[in-house]
Amino acid sequence: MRRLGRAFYARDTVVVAQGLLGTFLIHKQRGVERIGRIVEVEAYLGPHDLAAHSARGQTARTRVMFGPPGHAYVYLIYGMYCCMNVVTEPAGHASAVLLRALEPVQNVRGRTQGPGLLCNAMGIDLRLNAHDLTSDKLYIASQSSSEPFRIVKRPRIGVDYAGMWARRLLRFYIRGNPYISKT
DNA sequence: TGCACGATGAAC
DNA sequence: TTCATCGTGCAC
Repeated sequence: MRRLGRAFYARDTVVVAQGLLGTFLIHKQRGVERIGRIVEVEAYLGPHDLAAHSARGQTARTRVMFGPPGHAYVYLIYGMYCCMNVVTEPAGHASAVLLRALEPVQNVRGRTQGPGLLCNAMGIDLRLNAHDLTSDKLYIASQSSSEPFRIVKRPRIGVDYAGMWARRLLRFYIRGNPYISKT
């Protein structure tokens, strides 16, 4: 297992999104190490992407999206669930990758199919917003050797309001994986 | 200061 | 299809 560095996140958002599939999200919480394999993600390309939070300009909430890559953008949705994103591309680009589903690996509690459930199961909440993903506490790691897989491309979930952007194939998941959030 | 609404999930 | 539940963003 090798921790992903800043350079990994500083690239094109679609490349990063697809590159995150099959990697491992690791959260060390009060001595407990929780690990989940990332099997489903969505790319949010920047202010021009009408489905992205950054489309309405920089605000207190979306500030981290406009910052340097390799940080966690965690926000509260519907007053009850947290969603975790990974900030991509150089500072100022305001793009990110939403983590949508994990395959449980270690110390994961409950279901992990869906962005809200995923955060719950991994113990991720708003306190981790803006956290540096090259840190020891919360990071993503890749495995040198892993089983090959096919990547399925689909429209993103829950962004029908975004017009043409809702139709773009920016949701990616590992084909055949049983932990995908929806079909 | 008020209020409509959301990158969800679960129940009905 | 409806609803829980609340921070955010923008209108007054």
